[in-house]
Amino acid sequence: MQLKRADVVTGALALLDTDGLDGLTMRKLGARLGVQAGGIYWHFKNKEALLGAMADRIAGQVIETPLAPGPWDARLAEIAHRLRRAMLAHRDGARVVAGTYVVEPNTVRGGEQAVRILTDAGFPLDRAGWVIFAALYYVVGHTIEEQAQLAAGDWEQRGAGLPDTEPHRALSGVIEADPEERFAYGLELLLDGVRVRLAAAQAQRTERT
Amino acid sequence: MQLKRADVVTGALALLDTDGLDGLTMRKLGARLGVQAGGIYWHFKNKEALLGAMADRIAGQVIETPLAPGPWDARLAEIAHRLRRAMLAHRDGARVVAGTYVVEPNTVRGGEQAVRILTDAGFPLDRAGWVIFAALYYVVGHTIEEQAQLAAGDWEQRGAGLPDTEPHRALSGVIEADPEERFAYGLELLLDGVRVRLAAAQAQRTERT
DNA sequence: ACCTGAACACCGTTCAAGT
DNA sequence: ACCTGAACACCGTTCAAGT
Repeated sequence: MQLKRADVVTGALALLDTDGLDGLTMRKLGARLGVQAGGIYWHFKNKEALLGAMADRIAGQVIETPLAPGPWDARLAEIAHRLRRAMLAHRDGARVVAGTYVVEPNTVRGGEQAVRILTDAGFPLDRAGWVIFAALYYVVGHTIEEQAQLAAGDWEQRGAGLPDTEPHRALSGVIEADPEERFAYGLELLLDGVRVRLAAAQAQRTERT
Repeated sequence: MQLKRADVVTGALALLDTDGLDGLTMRKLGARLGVQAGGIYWHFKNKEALLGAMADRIAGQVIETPLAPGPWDARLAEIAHRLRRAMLAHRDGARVVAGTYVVEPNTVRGGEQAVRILTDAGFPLDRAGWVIFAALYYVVGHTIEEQAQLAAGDWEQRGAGLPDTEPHRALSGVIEADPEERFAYGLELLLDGVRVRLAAAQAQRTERT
């Protein structure tokens, strides 16, 4: 049975789970797939293209099952939570997604769906994309750090001997918080911003009537 | 004249500017500094530690000059803008900062200052760290993409032949927008969220009186 | 069409030995 | 204390040649 593009992606994601992004090499992937490293280059132009396909497979989970109907903010939050979960499902998943410019089909579709949710709610089209990108940066950034599991001791043993002030404890306490709760909190911060602007846009529309 | 730790960082940042993060190798850095690649390891445990020092030098620019007095939101926005500018000042600067767990002295100090601005404004200490981290993810994520300069054509030539819908144009239009304006917009989204929570916290305080 | 074998041009890191 | 020289154990990618 010959190797297909999809098989390479599947094997690469399995290797990612066992060896992490830094351990994901073309040679090891070849060994797992039963081909030489060079053979992979028949299916993918280079490693970057493979990583792009991996990212799209991960992000594709977001639009796999249809979104439950409901208010726009709940639907957007659901997309964000799905993306986080999809990235958490693979070791270094967030780094893989972050490292690729998401022009793969699934990712584009997910972004379009998010834009539609905003515009359907009355949000101006020319700003919807900005909001979605801002949210994407937050979701990916948060999840990268979650997966980095920055060793709990790092903030304490930061050497420099800086005073153990209240602000410092507030910062170091962040990593001890429940990641899910913290994720939802930051997301709400962004959604609040959208709500403020949505209310302003609607007030303006009412004014004109 | 012998090499000092700071000289290595300076040379590494210069090499970063000319060759980018992927071109930053210990051998090339050694050549630029006039030493063998192995010699650098006397000053830094490994490449990661060097990148951490580079990140701290970049981020350190944020707290170099004191912040002008003013309302909390203007001060926080100023910090965010400074961090963006500091990262933009070096090729791949945002990727360098993103790739390191920021426990270096300058970065910690910057974070503490940001927390203090929030708590001075009446924001609860136990959530201030969450806000700062959320903002950090946004700032770094935005700037990484800015520096990636994702080739303007990417969204158009995305092959799959997806329909050229309105949502799709909203997404692809993002990269044509003025990055500075877009950056400020997303930041305001987050600050709106903080304002909403600040107002709620103050209302609760007034209630009790 | 799909892959092998082998090479090319690199990497980060270590470490005895030098000064 | 600070660095050299040389090696170790890898990389991604290319490409003639095989089937």
